[in-house]
Amino acid sequence: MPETAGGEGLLFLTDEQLRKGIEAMFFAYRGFTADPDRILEGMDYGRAHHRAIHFVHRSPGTTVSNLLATLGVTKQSLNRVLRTLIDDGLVRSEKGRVDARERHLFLTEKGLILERELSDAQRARMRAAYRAAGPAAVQGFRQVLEAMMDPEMRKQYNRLKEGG
Amino acid sequence: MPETAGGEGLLFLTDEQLRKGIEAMFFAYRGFTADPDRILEGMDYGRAHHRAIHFVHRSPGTTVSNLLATLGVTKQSLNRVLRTLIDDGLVRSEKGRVDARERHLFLTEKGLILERELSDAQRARMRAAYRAAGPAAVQGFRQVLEAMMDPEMRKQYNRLKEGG
DNA sequence: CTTGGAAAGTCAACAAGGCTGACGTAAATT
DNA sequence: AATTTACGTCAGCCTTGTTGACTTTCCAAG
Repeated sequence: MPETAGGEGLLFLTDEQLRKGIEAMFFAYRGFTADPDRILEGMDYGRAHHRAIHFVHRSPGTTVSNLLATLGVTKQSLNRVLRTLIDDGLVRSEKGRVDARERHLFLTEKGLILERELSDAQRARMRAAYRAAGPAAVQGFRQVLEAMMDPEMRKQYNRLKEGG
Repeated sequence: MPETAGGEGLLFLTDEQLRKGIEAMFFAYRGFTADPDRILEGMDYGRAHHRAIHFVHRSPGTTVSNLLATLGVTKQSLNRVLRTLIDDGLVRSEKGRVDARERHLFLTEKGLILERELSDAQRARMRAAYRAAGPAAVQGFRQVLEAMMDPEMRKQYNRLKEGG
């Protein structure tokens, strides 16, 4: 019974099983980013712009600091991306009213349109995968991914998960 | 019953559920690559070297063409990485005996040592995640990832999955 | 009110790792 | 003999990450 996942045998923890999981992550992540990448190519934007747009949409009014923590890049790196999005009128940056040092970020109408296009594409693939695998598999999928995150990232993730 | 995954309701296919899955992929992939990245930094190598090493180890004697297809990059990009690995004595390139145009790739002793270090780190995280989530979750995890791949990548994945 | 520190923005320089295009060589195939 | 395939390489470009240094703005504590 080589594939009977588990029980006392813990067969799902063999190096071979782990290797399969590693390779699955590698190949799946390619699929995960493929559709947005395709849409973005040709525009002046890339994956980094997609991520910024996603999380600004996800948490409208978030600050640069928050976004920095979520994305895990340097402010110089984020700024370059944010700069073009603001200049192109996809993101609006608003000086904070309670703390004027902070900038609160929002998607403009134009930004919302691109966000929708990108996330429609990405969700379509997720939806197909979820549907093919079924609800029980989806639950397992999310459990394993969550366990795989660094604690800091898990906090970010859970904050987003509840917050919205 | 908002979280009762499935049945006729297909609640697991709501945009909200899909968004959670998307963000889980994003944050989990960071964890997935974090440990090898940490090991590699300081050496002259990066994530691209890790991938090359992984798949050469996985399919000893594979050709450059095969590796190209698996990794999905251009030969110029792969060559830069492979060049340094060969020069540094981590990878051995052997002219094909049946078709002398092909180069067959192998890890050297030195290459195997680094591979082991990298994959130990990555497997440790996977193992912890698998253990935390349990065998049923792991099965679902793999099902969803597999469904998320492009068909071409799924072929690559399955070839590797069986082959070894 | 002054001062220290936080939030943000910016300039400059650099590196990794993708990409295209062009070209060369050896070997297999037709 | 001609063509195609597999590989290697040169040159140049782009995105997206990094450090380091510096400025402006502003809140809050002394």
